[in-house]
Amino acid sequence: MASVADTMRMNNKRNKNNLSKITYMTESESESLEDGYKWRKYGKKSLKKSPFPRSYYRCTAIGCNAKKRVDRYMDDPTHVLITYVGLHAHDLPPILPPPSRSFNLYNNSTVSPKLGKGSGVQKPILSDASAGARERMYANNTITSVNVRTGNDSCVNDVGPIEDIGTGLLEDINLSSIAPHYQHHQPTFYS
DNA sequence: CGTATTTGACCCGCGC
DNA sequence: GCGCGGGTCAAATACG
Repeated sequence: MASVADTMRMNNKRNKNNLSKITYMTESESESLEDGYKWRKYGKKSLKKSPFPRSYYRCTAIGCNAKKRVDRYMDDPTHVLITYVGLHAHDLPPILPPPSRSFNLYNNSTVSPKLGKGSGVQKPILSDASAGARERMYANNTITSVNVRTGNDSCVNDVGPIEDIGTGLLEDINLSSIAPHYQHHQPTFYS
């Protein structure tokens, strides 16, 4: 016994250490679910810090251990926060993603995320060597606005302080792996 | 009938 | 060492 559970737990640990987490924000829940992959809900949990429950989704592709969590902003329930955990072990299905209109990327690998409303479109801050490549990917996609939270500024944006949303949520977001649909062009990227 | 979603319980890690 | 919070599983239920 415990083989499955064990694996899960190991994965969990790895999440903390190795697996990348990326957090996005979208304006609608449905948008968050239609990102090009097929997700299956496997859990729901109400958090202490938020009046809204958090939903847990897992990629339905066989052998793929990509997961994502969907939270709702307490300050702004019209916005949802999507946290991708892990990477897809397969290519992107035919449906295409464009996550969309308002879409924020938080990079909080070391500091608290701050909302950078920015003046328009900002490019994501990438902390790894492939940054350039990644930027290009963004450029090639349909993202119309990307707000990047870097930890240094005390920018505030329309939705309020992200830190409030939940601990751990934005803790170690490494852009070393980007949302799945952005990387499928460069599968070798994430080693 | 098959698949997806819901819900409660269990387990683990972290903080006090 | 204990308690709390978060994350996942598994069975039941709902829907297509």
